[in-house]
Amino acid sequence: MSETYGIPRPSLRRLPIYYRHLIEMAERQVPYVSSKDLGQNAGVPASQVRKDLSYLHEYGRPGVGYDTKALAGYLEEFLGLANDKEAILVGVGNLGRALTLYPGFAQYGLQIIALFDIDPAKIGQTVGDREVLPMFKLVDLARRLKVQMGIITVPPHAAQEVASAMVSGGIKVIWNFAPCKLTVPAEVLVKSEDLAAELAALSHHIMRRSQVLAPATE
Amino acid sequence: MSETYGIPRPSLRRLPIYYRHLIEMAERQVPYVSSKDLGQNAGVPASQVRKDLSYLHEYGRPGVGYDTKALAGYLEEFLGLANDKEAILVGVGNLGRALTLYPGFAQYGLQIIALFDIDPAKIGQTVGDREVLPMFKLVDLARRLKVQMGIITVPPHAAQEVASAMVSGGIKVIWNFAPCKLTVPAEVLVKSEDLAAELAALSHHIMRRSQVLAPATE
DNA sequence: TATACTTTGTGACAAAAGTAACAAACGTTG
DNA sequence: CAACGTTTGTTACTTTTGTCACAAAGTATA
Repeated sequence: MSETYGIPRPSLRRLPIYYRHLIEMAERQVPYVSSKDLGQNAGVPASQVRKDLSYLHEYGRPGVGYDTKALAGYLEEFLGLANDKEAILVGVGNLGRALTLYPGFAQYGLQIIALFDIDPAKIGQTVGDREVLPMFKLVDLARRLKVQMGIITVPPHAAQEVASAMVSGGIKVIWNFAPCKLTVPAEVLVKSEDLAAELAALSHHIMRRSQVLAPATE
Repeated sequence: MSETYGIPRPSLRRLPIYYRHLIEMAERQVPYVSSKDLGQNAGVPASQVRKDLSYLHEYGRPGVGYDTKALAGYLEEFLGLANDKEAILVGVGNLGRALTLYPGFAQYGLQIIALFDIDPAKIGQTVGDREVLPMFKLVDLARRLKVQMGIITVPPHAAQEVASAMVSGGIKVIWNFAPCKLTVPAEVLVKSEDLAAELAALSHHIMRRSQVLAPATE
């Protein structure tokens, strides 16, 4: 049941990687790209690439490969990268500012149209042309503008409250950078980016690595 | 082969979530925590929690649960959170600055001890007490201080070069925030945080959602 | 056209991850 | 201390994901 409208989640998450390589090859005027090529760039076997693409029912040509532009275009459409997607961001700290100004998002159609913070000192400041608004304006603004995504970059203790406000505002997709669990209605999708947890997992690797490299004690 | 020294990767990545909840419960003086409790907080079934913990050979008490402090302490040790881990960060843009100042990292033992950038205008600036150094000092500094981790927050076209320099400096774990693939020797671990790709996958959900919500056309 | 290469799409298989179920262990209560 | 409810550790099972292998389809070359 982890399928996402017909395509397995891990496959879906590899598609943007393929897409990126296709764009690069298109810029270099390479007319066809093979699954082997795509796989090497993405760090997966060629068979994985072919299987992933087979879910899309976009076919390549045996002996040749996939039409670079056609496949890039199809992936762009499938992922909805060309469509404009509007988001609001709550929590104008360092991370919030960084995401607001991150150039990669605009390339994929994401427009962060409003910023919010609870800190009165930050309200009225501007970050890349956008003014920081007070929290009480969030629900109404999200409703009026039919905002599609909410980005949370507040400390964990405030995240649930922010998420609930977003839900009240009709937001259906939340991208959460606070290291905590959010409780939302089932129709709302939450994707959490837990950097502290990722670090903790990496930390384990670092520990094990140094243990392995150190002389054995037994 | 996706095992990481005996524990499956997905399990390893859930451990920090459990750890966080245990710390919270320990602060509230709760002596025991059940797998059900941990599972609800982490968004996984209780049986999953028990299976994850069973890999660690740390046992709970039937009818009671897991000793909060003991398990938190064990996870802390297993994940190596108490040990100091030193990192250097390359790319003092908005994201680099945000990560440098991110309070969650210090809590998990990560010290970003040096910053690097290629931009002469940034060299000499300070970010949270740390001065930005020129790139040519990277390899030597990493070697001398036996730096364990490298964090890459440069644009994708510069990332491979940075990664290679880190490898030359003896760094064995790279945390890559640039949206591109890095080629490194097999003994070096690369963990990529590809925000643009995550966004693209989310984008697909947003598209599908609005399609589903819209009135059917056929 | 025949032959030798490439590369695809897919079906069979293997591995990994997640779920469910249950006996055994423990505490509590009357 | 017996009966009951709770919670664990583990086994068996299901689902998901990834890999392999190969026929079929295409290209290139002589």
